[in-house]
Amino acid sequence: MMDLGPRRMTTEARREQLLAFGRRHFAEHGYEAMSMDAIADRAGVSKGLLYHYFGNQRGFYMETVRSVTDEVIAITEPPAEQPFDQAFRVMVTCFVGYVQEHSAIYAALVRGGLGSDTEVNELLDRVRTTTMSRILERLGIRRPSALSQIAIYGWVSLIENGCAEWTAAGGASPSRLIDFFISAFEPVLEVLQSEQRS
Amino acid sequence: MMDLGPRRMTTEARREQLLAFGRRHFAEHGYEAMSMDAIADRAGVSKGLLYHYFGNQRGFYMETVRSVTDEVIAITEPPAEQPFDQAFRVMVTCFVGYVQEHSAIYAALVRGGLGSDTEVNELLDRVRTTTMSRILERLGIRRPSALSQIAIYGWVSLIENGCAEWTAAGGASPSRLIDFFISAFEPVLEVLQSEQRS
DNA sequence: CGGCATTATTGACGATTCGTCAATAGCCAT
DNA sequence: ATGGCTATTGACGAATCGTCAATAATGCCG
Repeated sequence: MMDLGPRRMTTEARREQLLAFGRRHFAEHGYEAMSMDAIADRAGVSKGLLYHYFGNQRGFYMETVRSVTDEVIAITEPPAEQPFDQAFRVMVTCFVGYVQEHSAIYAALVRGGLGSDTEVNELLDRVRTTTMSRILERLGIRRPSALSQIAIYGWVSLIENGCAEWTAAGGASPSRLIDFFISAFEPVLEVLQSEQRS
Repeated sequence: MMDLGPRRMTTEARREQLLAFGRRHFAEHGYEAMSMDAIADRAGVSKGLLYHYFGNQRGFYMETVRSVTDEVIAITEPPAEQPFDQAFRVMVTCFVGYVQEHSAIYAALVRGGLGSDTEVNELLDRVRTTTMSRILERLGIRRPSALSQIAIYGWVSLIENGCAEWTAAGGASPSRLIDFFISAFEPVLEVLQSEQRS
């Protein structure tokens, strides 16, 4: 349906091809909307091949999601040399840029448009906790209080869902969006500082 | 397994009983972790009865989720007589209180611990958009800009996920949490005011 | 070039689960 | 009591999941 013949590929190449297909497919159709037979047909391979590479239906979905979250984590790495304010802005800007480019799959993922259970949420949470750690590290905070962690976590949720809503609404003028995200961090910073003193 | 005999109940009473069971069951086991046969067995009724009341497996799950989101919307209605600041605080406080009491089901829902696809997210979004409308109405803003809506939406996501993280971390000292949520609204308010002028 | 070993790929199969529906059984009115 | 209404049941057909022995494409080596 998609490929030409059942050409024999190397394991790695086939795997990458199937994951790329998975992103497109799940972004459009979601999880469990189609049977594995139908998915395999659309991908141009046999059902057995999908099971061979990913174990089961969920495995295919999970690996696809992981390929996205890993990419987000890699792209939002803040530059090491710059001072906090600049590095922070770069991080936010890169995140918004990524969502803008990959809005189909990522916005759907954040907004729960795709099937998201405990296991999927663990992958999304890895993005959030990684971002938290980077911020805390840059600020030199080694042992944040419970409230501090909740504050940062809440802010990360704000930019995630704000971005998702933004792309859904057309995705115009990212600069003002970024400015708002940064200003929204101010109350968080205040919590961090007051908690740090005590 | 749960009930005594297959006593014949009124339609409404049976429905309420099954929904109450659904909350407990899905909070603990999630969606699609068990077959309908197993769920019916645990509920102490036949599988056919579940299908009779809710149409299909997803129907049972969706109705259960809806019973929760409807309750959240009802409980977070801000008092009409008081000025904005006070009404706003009451609303936030009620929300935190609800999450604290029903943390098992609601935190799981927000954090994606339960299966959440497009349809489920529509129900969760109804909570968010209702909160947005209430805030805008109280502030007398009739036609908010796109950025204004995104800002409020992001803030609502912040308190939702912040609460979920808070209960997961033990759920102590809600007053400081509430104070943070209210202070986190300040940047949103600035956006609303500046957008309103233009 | 040709035959062989390796392994990527397939499709039919058994097991499980979804959702249906005719049959059953409890409750109320007369 | 008894008869009608309807809440409730469980066996059935259809569809899907995941497995596995068979197949075929590729590369290697003589």
